[in-house]
Amino acid sequence: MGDDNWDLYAVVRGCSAGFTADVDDPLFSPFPPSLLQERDVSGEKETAFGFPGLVETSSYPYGLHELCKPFYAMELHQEPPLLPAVGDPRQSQRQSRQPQRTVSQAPRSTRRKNQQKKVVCQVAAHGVRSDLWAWRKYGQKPIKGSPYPRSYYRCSTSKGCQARKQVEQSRADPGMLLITYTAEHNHPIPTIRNSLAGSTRPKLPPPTSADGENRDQLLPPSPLSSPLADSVEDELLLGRAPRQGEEAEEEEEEDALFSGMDTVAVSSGYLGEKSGFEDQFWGSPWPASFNAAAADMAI
DNA sequence: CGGATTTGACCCGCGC
DNA sequence: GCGCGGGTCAAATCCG
Repeated sequence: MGDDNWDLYAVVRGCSAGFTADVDDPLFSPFPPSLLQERDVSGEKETAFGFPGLVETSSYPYGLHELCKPFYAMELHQEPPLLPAVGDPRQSQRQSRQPQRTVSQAPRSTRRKNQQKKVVCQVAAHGVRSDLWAWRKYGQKPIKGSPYPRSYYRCSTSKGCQARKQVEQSRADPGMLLITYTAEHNHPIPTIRNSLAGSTRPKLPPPTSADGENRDQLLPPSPLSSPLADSVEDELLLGRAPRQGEEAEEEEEEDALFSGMDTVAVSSGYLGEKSGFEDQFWGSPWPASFNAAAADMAI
């Protein structure tokens, strides 16, 4: 088995706090277990399937195995990908959308919105790090009742991939991020090098007034020199979250802690303790520098 | 120039 | 049936 479950690992491992027994695969443990927290978004429970941090919000009465299925890498053998069903129901519809935005012809989803498989992770904002997938942001929306916007990302590793994830800051605990994975990747997890290829381009903060200043303070140059790192985090923790001072402290601290962490991270399975990773996670893939380093180690 | 992000508009699901 | 809110699209813009 092993490498067939790339996706699963990418997601499940990443989401499984305290699920450290199997951290032998550093590269596929996106989040430091210690930083993950459990939460059942749908049912107010604390843990699901003994899989802290991993929650399923859909009405899937199955076990963990079933829950994780959608994130198996295409399951490469027998199981035909449940793409159409699990993927975004509107995908096909959207694809059929003409410039005029013609409505109606697209086949409706066979699965209702609330029945889509979802895996929700709650992770510490400063502890998040990217998985190996390359995510591309395609939208952002303010969420009613929450001061923080929700960002939408889709997998850009493979063109036809329907995997998506939503990232938002927990309103209950701004220090936590709620990450929701939807649908599965229809391709094997990219190699580090590949993921690098699909990496998200870093975006420097717009030279706009106060924001610019804050960014400078909050986001000192990362040891990983992950451009991405600074952008996505900004976006969520800074731009929309009213906790700049706080963040600034954490950032600095982490930054200091992170000297040389790129290496430690990889070998420890944490892939770094630097805030930069959380940025990655917000929608970007690995920081280029990290990818390179990791690639060297992994290959 | 290619690819990523931003952002306003559009569309749909769902509750009332 | 209607309206709200969430999810996605796609043009514009940015950046290496």
